[in-house]
Amino acid sequence: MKPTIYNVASKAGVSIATVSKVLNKTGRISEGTRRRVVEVMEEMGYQPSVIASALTGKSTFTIGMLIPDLANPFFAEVARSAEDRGHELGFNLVMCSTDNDPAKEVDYISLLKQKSVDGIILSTVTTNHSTVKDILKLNIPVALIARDMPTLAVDTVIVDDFIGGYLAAEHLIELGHRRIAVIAEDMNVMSSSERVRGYRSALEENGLEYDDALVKESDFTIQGGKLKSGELLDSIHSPTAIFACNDLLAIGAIQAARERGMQLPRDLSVVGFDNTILASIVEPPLTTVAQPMRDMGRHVIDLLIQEIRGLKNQKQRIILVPELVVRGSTSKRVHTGNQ
Amino acid sequence: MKPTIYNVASKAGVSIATVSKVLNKTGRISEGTRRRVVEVMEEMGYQPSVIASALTGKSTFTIGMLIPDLANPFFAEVARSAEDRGHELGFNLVMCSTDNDPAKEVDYISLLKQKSVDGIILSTVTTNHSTVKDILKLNIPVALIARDMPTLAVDTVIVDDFIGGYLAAEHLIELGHRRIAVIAEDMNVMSSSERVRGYRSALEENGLEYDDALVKESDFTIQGGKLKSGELLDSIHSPTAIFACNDLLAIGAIQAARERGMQLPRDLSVVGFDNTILASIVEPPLTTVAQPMRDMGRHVIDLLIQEIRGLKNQKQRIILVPELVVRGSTSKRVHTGNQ
DNA sequence: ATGAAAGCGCTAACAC
DNA sequence: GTGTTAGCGCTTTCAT
Repeated sequence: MKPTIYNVASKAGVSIATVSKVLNKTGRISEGTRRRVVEVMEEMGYQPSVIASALTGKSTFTIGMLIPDLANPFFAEVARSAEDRGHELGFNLVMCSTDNDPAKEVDYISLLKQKSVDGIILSTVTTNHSTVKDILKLNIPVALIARDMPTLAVDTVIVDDFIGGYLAAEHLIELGHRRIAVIAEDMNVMSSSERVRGYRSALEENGLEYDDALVKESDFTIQGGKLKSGELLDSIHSPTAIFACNDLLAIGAIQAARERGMQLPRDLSVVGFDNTILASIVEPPLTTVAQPMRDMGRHVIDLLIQEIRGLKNQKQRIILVPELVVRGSTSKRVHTGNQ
Repeated sequence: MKPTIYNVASKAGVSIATVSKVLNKTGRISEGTRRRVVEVMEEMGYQPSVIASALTGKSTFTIGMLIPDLANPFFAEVARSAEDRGHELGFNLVMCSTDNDPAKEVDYISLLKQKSVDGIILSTVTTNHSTVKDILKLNIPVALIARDMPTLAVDTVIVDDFIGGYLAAEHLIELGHRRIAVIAEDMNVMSSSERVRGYRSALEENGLEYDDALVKESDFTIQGGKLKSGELLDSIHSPTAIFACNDLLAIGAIQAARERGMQLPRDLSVVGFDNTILASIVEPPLTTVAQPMRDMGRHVIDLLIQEIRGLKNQKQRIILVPELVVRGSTSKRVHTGNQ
C-alpha cells in the first residue's frame, strides 16, 4: 500500500499537521523534527497525493491543451515545447485533439473541468467564441495559442499573420510574379483571413490587382492543397506563384504542379507557412513563413501559469513576428510571353 | 461556485447518497426520484468532481504516456491514435516526452504516480528494466509501445522488427544490391538490434556476407543519418544501398547522397522504417517499412484499459507485422563494373 | 427505496 | 513549535 501522511506521521512520532508543514514548508517547525520527518518520508518512499491535495483547493498541476491535431507537425512541435516548459514549472499537459470539431471541443473541456485542471490552452477555430467564454465564465484560466480572438480579454500567443501574408506575397512580387494565387484555410478563422489580408495588402501596395479567382479555400491537408492547386493550375490564367497558408497545403501545391509535369521553381513558385520539418524535407525545399513554434509553446505556458498563480491582473497578447525563410521553391518568374 | 453533490441533493430534496447512486447507477432508486435528480443536475450544470471521486479509490480516468519525443512524427502519430482511442473510452492522456533520458523518465513517472494516473504507457529505451519494474512493483498498470522487453511480463504492442529488417534487406537484394549498408539506432535497444538481425538474416539467406563496416550506429535524427551515410558513401567500398532504421535517418541518407551529387535511386537506393508522413514527402518518395502507427496506438490503449479494469489475468504481447511500402527511393542496382 | 455517517489523504485555521 | 480538528466532494456500507 502506498504510504499516506498518517503513516509518515506515526512513524516519525509527530502529527499529520507537522508532516504537512514540512511538506509545504509552511508554519514553523524545528530543524530537528523537520529532518526526521524528511528522513522518514524518504525511508517509506512517501509521495503526497496530488488528488487529496487538490481536493482541499490546491492546484492539480495539470493543464489541458486543446489543439486541432497532435499529429500535425506544427501542433506537435508547439505541444512539445509547451510540454517541456510546463514540466520545468511542475505542470503536466493533457493533450486533446479536437479536429476543429466544436462538439469534441465542448466534450474535452467538460472532461477537463471535471478533472479540475488548473488551466486550459486553446487553439480553436470556433467562429462564435462561446467555447472560450464558457471557460472564462467558469473562471478557469485560459490562454490562446496560434488563434486570435481580439475582442476577448484573454491571454494569447500568436504570430502576426498579416505580416506573414505580406512577407510571402512581397517575396513573390519581388521575384517578378504578377499572378499570385493563395490557398487559404477556413477564412472564417482570423489567422487565415489575416494572412490573406496581408497578401492582398502587398499586392495593392505594389500596384497589383487583387483577383478573387486566385483565392481558394481548402481544408488543412495535403490533399486539399493539391486539389485546389490543381484547379488553379488548370484554369485559363494559371498563376505563376502560389502562396499556401500552411506547409501542408504548400506541399499539396508542389505535388499538383509535379503531376502536371511542371518544374519547380521554374514553372511555379510556392511559398508555405509555418516552417515545419516538412518544409525542409520536400523537394524543392520550401520557402515558407516561419512561425517560432518553440517560442510560442513556451510563451503560452508562461502566460497561463502566471494566470494560474494569480500573478497577473492584466491579460496579455504576445504577438510574435514571423520570418520568411527562403529556400528552393521560389525563384524569379520566367517570362513566357503569354501575359 | 461550481455546484457540488450537496447542492444537487438539497435542491432535489434528497440525500447525497441518493444523488451519488443516480450518478453511478448503483443501488436502487425509484424512477421518479431518479428523474428529478437528473433534472436538477442539468438545471445546475452539475459535473461530478473526478478529484473527489478518485480520492475514494475510484479511477482518475487519466493515463500517462511516456515517449521519447512528441514532435517526432512517428510518436506524434501513435500518440494521436492513442489519444483518440482513450477518449472513446473516457480516458485522457498526459503526454511526457523523455528524450530517452532515464532521469526524465523517473521524474515523469514519479509525477504521474502522485497524480494517481490509472496506468502508464511506456516507450522507453532503458537497458536495465528498472523503470518498468518499479512501476510494476507499485502495481500500477503498464503497457509498452514500440519497445520490447520480452523477459518482462507486461502488456506490449510492437511490430515484428526482425521481419521489418528482413523485408527491407530482401527488397534491396532482389533489386540486385550486394553492398547494403545499414544505419541503426542505439543497438542496445531491442527494436534496433532486431532490425539489424533481420537485415543480416536476409543477407545470409541470400549468400551475401555480413560486413561490420557497413553497419553504423546513429542517434535518431536526420543529422545523424546524414553524417553516418556520409561516412559510408565516402568510404572505399561505398554501398549501393542503405537501409536506415527509421525515416529520419533515411532522409539523412538521401541528403548525404544529394550533397555528393548522387542521383537517387540510380546511384543509391535507400529504405527507411516507420512510414511516417515524411516518407511520402521526401524526394524521391521513400521506400520504407511501414509500422501501423494508428493500430499500435489503439491497441496499447485497449490493452492498458483492460488491465486497468481488471478484465485480464494474462499479459498480452501484440506483435504486428510490418509491411514494405515501395516508393521511388529504391531501384535496380546499376552495374558500374567496379565490383 | 432512501439516508446517516464514516472515510479517502490532505490543508489550514486555531489552540496549546 | 506542534497538535486537534473541521472540512474538500465523493463513495459506500449499513440502518431504516
